Amino acid sequence: MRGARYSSGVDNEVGQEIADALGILLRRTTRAQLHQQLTAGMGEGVDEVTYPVLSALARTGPRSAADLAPDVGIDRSGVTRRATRLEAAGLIRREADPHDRRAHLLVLTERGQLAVTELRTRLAAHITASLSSWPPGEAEAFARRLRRFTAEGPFA
Amino acid sequence: MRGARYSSGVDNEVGQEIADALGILLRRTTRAQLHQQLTAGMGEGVDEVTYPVLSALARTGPRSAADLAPDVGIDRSGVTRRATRLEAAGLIRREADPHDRRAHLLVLTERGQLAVTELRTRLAAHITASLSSWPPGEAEAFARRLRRFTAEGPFA
DNA sequence: CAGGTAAGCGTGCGCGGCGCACGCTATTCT
DNA sequence: AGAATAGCGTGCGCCGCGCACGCTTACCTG
Repeated sequence: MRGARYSSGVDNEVGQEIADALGILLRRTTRAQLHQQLTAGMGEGVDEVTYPVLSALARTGPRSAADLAPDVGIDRSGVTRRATRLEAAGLIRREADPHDRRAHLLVLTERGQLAVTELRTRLAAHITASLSSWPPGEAEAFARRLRRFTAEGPFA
Repeated sequence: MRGARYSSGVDNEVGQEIADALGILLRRTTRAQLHQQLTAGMGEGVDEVTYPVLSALARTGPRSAADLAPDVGIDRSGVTRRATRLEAAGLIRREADPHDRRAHLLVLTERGQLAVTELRTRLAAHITASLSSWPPGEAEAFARRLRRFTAEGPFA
């Protein structure tokens, strides 16, 4: 199980350390207080519940609710309900699929696009600010490792 | 706000990259499927809902439910209910505080201690395994950065 | 070309977790 | 000693979720 390609392998203590850190991070980032703080001032539609739908939509382009569901990680019906709220808030709109008249494509409105970019910017600024005290190049290296970790790591 | 100590500062694009990666990681690690897979075979008491209480208890030692609540991130009553389930499963027990006869201290039983170490080991092994293909030293460096990120990062 | 099957969507329903507030017991303060 | 406070468990209402159903539209086969 260890050292598949490199003779030195990876000490299991490292995995333990990463696991603990991820656990802490998971708890911290799910604090409702943080979410409310980050979404403060935006329209009433964007929410810690509805945002994942908005974000996934911004990432992958217009898609149906059923297609979006596995990416968000909840049931198809849940995506539909969140989409209904986002639509009421004017952040997305339902568009008829030209190729299939049953399908309703979810597409971001201009306000929706604005909201997601705004929130992404806020979060990035929040992170960048607290990384300003890191030695030069450290943050960039960390970002690269983190990207690789998410791409081909244990949670791929 | 940027470059407080180092003249080069940190490009905001780095923050953006980290933010996106964390978002993905957050979604992946909250998949119920993953939790069930990791807790498979253990007693019926350990659960993705009850585990944070168990874990916090293992980290900080015997504490009251009210003290535990802010660390878990939910209301005091929620901790009480989860503790009740864990007690029924024989993973923790309520002990009378010798100094205050109102207080019920939550303390891990032997089986509880065993369960949390087992789960920690499983998760660490899962992570270590998928890091075996990384170049030597990379995983260790990533673990160090991640630890620092959680300790003094934007979510401290 | 027609009828049956399947896909896609929204919604009703039951379940479960959460936060708030209340009651009860033990403690502390005046 | 009596009042005020802290600590705990629980009832209650709310909300999100997954499942299953009905309805519309597309596909497929004879």
